[in-house]
Amino acid sequence: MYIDVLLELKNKQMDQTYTYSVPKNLQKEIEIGKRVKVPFNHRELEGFILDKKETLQEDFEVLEILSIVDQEIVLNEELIKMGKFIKETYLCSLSSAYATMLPKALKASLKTNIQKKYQSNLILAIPYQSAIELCKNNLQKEIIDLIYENEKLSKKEANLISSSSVKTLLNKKIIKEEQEEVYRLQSTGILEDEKKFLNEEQQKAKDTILKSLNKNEQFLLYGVTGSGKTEVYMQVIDEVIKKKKTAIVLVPEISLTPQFVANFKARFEERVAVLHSGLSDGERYDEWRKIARNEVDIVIGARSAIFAPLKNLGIIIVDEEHSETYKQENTPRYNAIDVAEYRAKLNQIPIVLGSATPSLERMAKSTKNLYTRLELKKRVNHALLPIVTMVDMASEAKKGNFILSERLKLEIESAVSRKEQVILLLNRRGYSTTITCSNCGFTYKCPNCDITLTYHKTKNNLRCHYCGYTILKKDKCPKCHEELNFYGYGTEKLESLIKEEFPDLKVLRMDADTTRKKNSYETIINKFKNQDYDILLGTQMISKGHDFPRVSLVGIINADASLNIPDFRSGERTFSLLCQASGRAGRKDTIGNVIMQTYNPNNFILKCVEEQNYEKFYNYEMQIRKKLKYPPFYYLISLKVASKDYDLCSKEASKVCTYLKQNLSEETIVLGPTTASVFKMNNVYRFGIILKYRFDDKLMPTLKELDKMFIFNNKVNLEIDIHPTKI
DNA sequence: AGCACGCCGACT
DNA sequence: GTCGGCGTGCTC
Repeated sequence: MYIDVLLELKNKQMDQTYTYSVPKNLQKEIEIGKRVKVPFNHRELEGFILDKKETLQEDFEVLEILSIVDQEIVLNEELIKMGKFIKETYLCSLSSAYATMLPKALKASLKTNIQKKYQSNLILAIPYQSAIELCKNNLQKEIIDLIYENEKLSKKEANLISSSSVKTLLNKKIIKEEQEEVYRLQSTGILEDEKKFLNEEQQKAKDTILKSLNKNEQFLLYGVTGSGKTEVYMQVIDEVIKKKKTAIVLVPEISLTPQFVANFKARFEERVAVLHSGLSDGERYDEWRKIARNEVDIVIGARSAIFAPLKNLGIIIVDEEHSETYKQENTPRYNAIDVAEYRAKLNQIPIVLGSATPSLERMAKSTKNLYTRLELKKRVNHALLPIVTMVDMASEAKKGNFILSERLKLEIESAVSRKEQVILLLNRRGYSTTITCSNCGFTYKCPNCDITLTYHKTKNNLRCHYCGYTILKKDKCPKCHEELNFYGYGTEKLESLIKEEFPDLKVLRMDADTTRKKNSYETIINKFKNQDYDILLGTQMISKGHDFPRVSLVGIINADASLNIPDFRSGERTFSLLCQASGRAGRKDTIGNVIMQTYNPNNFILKCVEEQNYEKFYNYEMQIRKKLKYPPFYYLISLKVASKDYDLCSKEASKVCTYLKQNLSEETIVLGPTTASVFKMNNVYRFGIILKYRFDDKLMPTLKELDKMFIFNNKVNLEIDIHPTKI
C-alpha cells in the first residue's frame, strides 16, 4: 500500500504530496486525513495522508512511513475540500491552508507539544463491602462511600478530605487510580433565558429562512441596531437542531461580544462550543475535539470557526457581515464569508448574513436577487432610533473648544443629572498620536518603515507601530530648534480633559492599551454596566453590540478621523462605525441622543449618519464606486513586489505589470507599479500593483503562472491578495 | 525549511 | 594536517 503525504514545509516550492509505502502491520489503521510520521531528507517529519493507492505509477524509490500519529481522523473529507478551495481561490500553499484551519495541537509539525488533559480519578479496587470492612477510620470510610456513590472520585477532591487516607487506601490496594480525559474550559454560570416573542418582521424573517432549510439559499438579514437579529438567529437554530442538524455562527471577534455568547449559552446550554482568540492552545484543542466528537450542536466563533469540524451542518450564520475581520490579513488571505458560502453550497444549506449596515457588495447582490433580502426596520420593544445632532467644530474652535463642544458638555451634564450614562467615541489611540513642528513642518518618521512615529506619554518616547523602533522625545524640533507642539489627541488626553471638566464624574477608559490583558475587555464592560461609572470613553471597540440600558447619550468626538484615512472604503467604514456607535444610545424607554462633532459638517456621509439613512448613503456611495470603478462594480486584486534591493524591486515590479497587461483581458485595468502604502518596512522595499476587473477568464491562470515564476526567485517576493479589504 | 556536502581560510 | 565558515542542492 502507498500513501500520498502532505508535509508542512514553509517553502512554496515544496507544496506537494510525497509518496510513501506502508508496512503491513500499519495498513489497517491507514485512513485519509490522519497524520503520519515519515523520514524526509535525513529528517523525521509529520504530514497528512491525502490519498492512498495500491500501485505506484512513477518509479522513484519510496520510503516506508515510521508511524501513524492519530487514532482519529484530523482532516475529514469536508475539511480537505475546504483546504483545496482556499488554495485555488487565494493562491496559497495547500499546507498553509490546512495549517490555519486546524488548532495548533493538530498541525503537522513535531514542534507542538499540546497534550490532552487528564484528571486522576479514584475507583474501588475491591467490592464495596470488603472495602468498608478494611477501613481504619471515618475519613477513609467517607472517601470509600463517596467513591461508591458516584462510581468515581477525583483525586483532587479526595485529597481535600484527607490526603494521607488516600495514600493508605491506595497502598493497601483498596482503591486504585484511573486517568480520565477532561476538557480545560469549564462552562461558567449559565444565565437565565427567556425566549422572546418575535415581532411581525422578525417572524417573517424566521419563516422565510425556515422554508429554505434544505437548500443552498443566501439571505441578507438587514436589520437596524436593536432590531433583534440575535433572537431570529437563535429561533432559526433551534429549529435546525430539532431536525438533528448543527449550526455555525460567525461573529467578528468573540471576545468583543461576551453578551452574544452568553445569550446562546443561556438558550442552548452545554451544546455550544466557543472558538475565539482568547483561548489557550490547550483550550482550543479541547473545544475542537468536543466539536469533532459531536458533543455540541452549535459553534460560535471568529473567522477560523468556519473550519469547525461539525458534521451534519444545517445552517451557517454570519453576524455583522460588513466587518472586515472576516478577511485574514496574512497568508492564507482568505475571507471567511467566501469559505462559508462555499461550505453552505457543499452541504446544500442556507447561509444568513446579518448586518445593520450591510457592505455595499452584498447589498448590491441582494438588489439583483442573488441574495434574498430580509429586513428588520423597527427596533424591538418599540424603541426609537437615536436622534443625531451634528456640531461644527470649526466655530467651536474659535471659542477655544478644541475637543469638547459647548453642546456636548451641556448634554453630558444633563444626562448625568438624570442618572443616565454617557459613551464617548474617539477613533484614535495614544496620548498625542503624531508630533509636528508648527514652524518648519518636521515630523518624526521611522527610518525602517517610513511611517510617522506615535508619541507615548507614559515613557515620553516615539514608537513605530510596525517595527517597534523607539526614540526619546526631545523638547525642541531637531530641524529648526523651535518648541515642538502636539497635533491630534487620543483617549488618554480625552480622559484627563474630561476629568478636568467634570471632576465629580467617574470615567472609564477603554482602548487597546487598557484591554491588553486577558478578560480585561469584559471587566471594563461589566464595570460600566453595573453603573459605577458615568462615562465610558474609548476607541471603536466600544461601538460593538452591547446593550447598555442606561446609556442615553453618545458623543462622537472626531467624526472626521476615519473619513480621512486614504482608502476607498473609508466612507463606508465611517458610516458603519458611526451608526454602530449611535446605536448604543437609548434602548428601552429613552430616545437616544447622539452628538457628532466634525470639522466637515457638509460631508455627505456624515449627513447620512445624521439622518440614520442607510439607503441614502448606499445610493450615494454606489455612484462613486461606479464612477471610480471600485467594488461592487469591479473586483480588486492587490499585488505586492518586495525586496531588500530597491533597484531590483522596482525593475521586477515593472516586469510584473507588463506581464499582466500582456496576458490579461483588455477590459482589466492594471494600475501601478506604485510605492506601496507602507513602502519600506524592516528595510524591505515594496511596490504595489492593483488590478480592477469584472470578468476575466485569463485572470487566475495568469496569476498562477506569475506566482510560480516568483517561487524560485529568492531575492524578490510576490504577494497576491485576492479581494483585499485594505489597499 | 533544514540538513549534507563541499570547498576555502585559520589554528592546536 | 583538521576544524568550522556558509554557499548550493535536494528532499517520496
